[in-house]
Parts: sequence; structure tokens; C-alpha cells
Amino acid sequence: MSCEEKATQKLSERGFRITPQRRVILHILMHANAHLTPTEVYEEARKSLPSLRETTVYRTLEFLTQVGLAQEAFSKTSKSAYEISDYAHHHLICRKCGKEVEIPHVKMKPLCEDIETETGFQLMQNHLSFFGLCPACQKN
Amino acid sequence: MSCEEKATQKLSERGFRITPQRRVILHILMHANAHLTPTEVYEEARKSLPSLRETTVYRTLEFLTQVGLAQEAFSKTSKSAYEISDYAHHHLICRKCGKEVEIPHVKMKPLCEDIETETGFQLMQNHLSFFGLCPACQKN
DNA sequence: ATCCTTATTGCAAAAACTTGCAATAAGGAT
DNA sequence: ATCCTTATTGCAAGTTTTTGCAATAAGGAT
Repeated sequence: MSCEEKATQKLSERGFRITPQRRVILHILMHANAHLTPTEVYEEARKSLPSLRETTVYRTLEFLTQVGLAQEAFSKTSKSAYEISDYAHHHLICRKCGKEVEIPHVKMKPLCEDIETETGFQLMQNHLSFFGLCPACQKN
Repeated sequence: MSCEEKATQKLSERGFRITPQRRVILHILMHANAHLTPTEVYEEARKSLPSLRETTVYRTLEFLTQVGLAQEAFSKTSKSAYEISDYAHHHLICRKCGKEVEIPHVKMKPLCEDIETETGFQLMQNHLSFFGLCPACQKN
């Protein structure tokens, strides 16, 4: 477990503490090839840190999201899940089969800038989920 | 209670049944000036229909969303809430003070069309929530 | 190495949400 | 008006998520 060094360093620099719980959860998110629900993270994390509680998982996922290391995504059922926030992207999800396609942030940029100038808001890099029907499911 | 006639008629035409529960919930959503959480809908609906249960509220809100009469929105804390789906719009929410600004769907249209042609997906009119900091909160 | 401050975790209980199954009641047919 | 079918609701139990408070342990200071 050393791949999450960069991440923990960032935390440390910003005055947050590094705990075994945060290490494990970061590690799991970094090695997941999909987004995980809090429960999935919990089950996985317990294997190496049995004393970990759900409460902490929920709070840690939220914390990591706040500081920008993780981001909330959504699954087919639009229940929430989390993933490492390594680069800005968004999801397009098929409501029927669950298929996911990634939408790069660059596509969204003009819209975001438009919104920012018009409203004066400063947007957070939030992860958006579009829902629809994939080409295959449209035929049925 | 008659303002929800049009809505119930739509249901009826599509083969769904009209029940007192659905009537009450539709009525509440139509007279709310903001989006409501399931619990808020429940509390309000109970006043005129004490036998109503939470379970039914959750299921009805989901049902109304499926058939397009309601839509899921998000509050400051990104917990889910619902509102009547009378016209397509999206929300921009301040993470700090909770202030909300509406984003008309027309702003999003070019992006949506771009996504549709590029991915072959057929998008659902989903309600998106952008998060950020409002002008006032940026100063603090 | 030890102490101190306080951020972070765990605990316990509550609140929010989901699920399967049996009972009820819409709404069409007789 | 009554009956029938089955969509919809309620019930009960389970799962997920949140919250306040006390205990713990990071990490800086001595």
C-alpha cells in the first residue's frame, strides 16, 4: 500500500490527518475499476481493517469528496456510488441495461463557462450523470 | 382537489389506476413552490389521508417519475427530493448557502444533441443539478 | 519519548429507504 | 349492481444512511 502516497500527502499538506481508515479506503477506490457503493467499500475495506465501521466509511467518502479526491457517481438505479476523482468526466447511463459511456469534461466546458458568466456562480467540478437509452435498448 | 385532473387523466389513458394516494401526492407536488423530500410529502399527505404509509409515498414518487409526471431534484445536501415535472429545467445550487438558480433546458440543448448524435443514446429529459458557490459565498 | 490539542473514529440509536408478500380496491366485464 | 382480474397499497422486517456524543489517536510542541 503505497500508491496512495500522493493523495495522502495532499491531505497532510492541507492540514488533514492521515489515518489507517482513510488509507484503506483511498487504496480501494484507486484500485477499483468502477465506482463502488459505500457498502461495497465497507466490505472490501474490512478485510484489511476489521475494526472499521460503516459510519466511518460514509463519513470518509463524503470527506474525500469534499476535498476533491473522490467524487460521487451514480449507478443504473441512480443510487450513489463513489470513485477516485483523477480526471474530470461525466457519465451517460442506459436506464435499461446499465451500460455506461464516459463523457469528457471538455464537452461540457462551454456550457459550464456560459453558466458561470451568466449566474456569477463559481461551479464545482461536479460529476454529472445523464440517463437515456443506449442504441441496443432502443430497438427493443 | 381538481387541479390534478389533467395529470390523473394521463395516468388513466396509459392504463394506470387512479387512487386516493396518487391524487393526494400529485396535489401536494403541484402546490409546492419548491421540491419536497419524501418525508415532507408524507407528512403533508397524511393530513388529508391518514392511512397513507411511507412505503407508498416512496413508491408513488418513483412511479410518478417513471411516467414523467414528477422528477427527482436535489437539495443543498444532494439528498433527493421531488417536484412536478411541468417543464424541463435544471438547477444550480450553492453548496454553502443552498441558494438555487434555475437553468432552462434550452441552454443544455446543444450539448444534449451533441451527446445524442455522438453516442447514439436517446437521452431522457433528466433533471441535472450543478453545484458551486454563489457570488455572495465566494467572498467569504 | 511524552504530553496536548483536537480531528477523527466508534458506538448506539434514530431516521430514511427498500423489499417480499398478503390484503385491498380500481376499473373493466357481466 | 356484482363479480373478476390484477395493479396498488399496507404490513413487517430488513437494509442503508445519518447523527450526537464519548473515546481514541494523529501530529505538532516540549
